[in-house]
Amino acid sequence: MDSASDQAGLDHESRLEQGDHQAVRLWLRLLTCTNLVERHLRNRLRKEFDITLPRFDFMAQLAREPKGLTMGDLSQRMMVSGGNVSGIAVQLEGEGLISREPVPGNRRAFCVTLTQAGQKRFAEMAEAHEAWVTECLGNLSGTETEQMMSVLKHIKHDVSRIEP
Amino acid sequence: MDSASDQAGLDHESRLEQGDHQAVRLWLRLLTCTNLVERHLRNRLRKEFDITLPRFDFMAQLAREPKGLTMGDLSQRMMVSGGNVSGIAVQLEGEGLISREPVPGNRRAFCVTLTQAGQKRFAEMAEAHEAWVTECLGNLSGTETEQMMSVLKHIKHDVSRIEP
DNA sequence: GAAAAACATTTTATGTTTAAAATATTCACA
DNA sequence: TGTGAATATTTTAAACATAAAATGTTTTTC
Repeated sequence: MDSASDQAGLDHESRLEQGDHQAVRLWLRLLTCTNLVERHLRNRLRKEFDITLPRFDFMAQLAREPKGLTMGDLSQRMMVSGGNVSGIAVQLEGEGLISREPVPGNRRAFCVTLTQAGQKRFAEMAEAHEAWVTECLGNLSGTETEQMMSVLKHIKHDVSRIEP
Repeated sequence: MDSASDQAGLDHESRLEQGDHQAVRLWLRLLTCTNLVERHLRNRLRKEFDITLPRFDFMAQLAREPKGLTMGDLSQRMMVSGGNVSGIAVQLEGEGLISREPVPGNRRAFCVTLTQAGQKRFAEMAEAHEAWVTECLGNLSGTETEQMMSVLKHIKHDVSRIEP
């Protein structure tokens, strides 16, 4: 390799690529950071409650919507495929944590809700989960939190505009 | 407990909970946003180059380290399990994009490098990938980018301190 | 009112991911 | 040395993920 021509090449394009590289650097850091937190939460959920993150998410969606959600709603909110929530629902139903009941005017859909046992179990987990998240993200200053919220909103908006 | 200290207790907790909820809200937004970008990149890589994100990452790590990496290095840098990189390596080796050669002084480890074909293929993909990332994150102002970088660094530091 | 389109969900096939166990190699050290 | 701890990797089993096909239900349309 010729290090002199490498150097020249870099100098030539560096200004144009600066912005691009900046974006890639930001993306890698964003991904690393999110994975770090996600892994931490996943491990603790497994260790303390013997539950996976997807199943926790499933229950969290239901906890927010006491009137219940359809499978399609859950799929959309969890941003995963329908077949996916279907499998998780079978498991959670088997454990008595959720119930699926027919919707009066629509025999295609199910209304999924937390059972009483599910509510109790989720409440315990949610409290711990919130504490763990706070451990990870709670040391930021008010300004930092606001900045993050704002920039993330901006990114979300930009990405939504792209998607084909 | 008398009612005065109850009141004090509640006030104290409500402040705490405010921060907690704030942290959870930030976490959910961070997760959603990262998933959104990740899904976008994953889809485009599959559509344009018929490759998965983990395989792209695998090659990206090698591209950065022309002298090669061991399986363990790759596992660590990609932040995935060893079994995972093992499976990917078998596939990429089968396609002639990487090569695994024994390390002279250590018969346990492999030295994994991109083949010439792998380098060529990766260069094409990396250019497109950088453009896609820039589509997603390149519209931020300089200030926004710096803020994100700074806060993410802070988060990473906090989380690293927790991990058991 | 019947055919066609759209909808809600499940099933199927395939692949990814992880943790943990298994295998093999090297190092530390008494 | 030789035994045990540490290292590097692969294999295995279970959970998760997706796309696409299949099933059954509702709505549209002519």
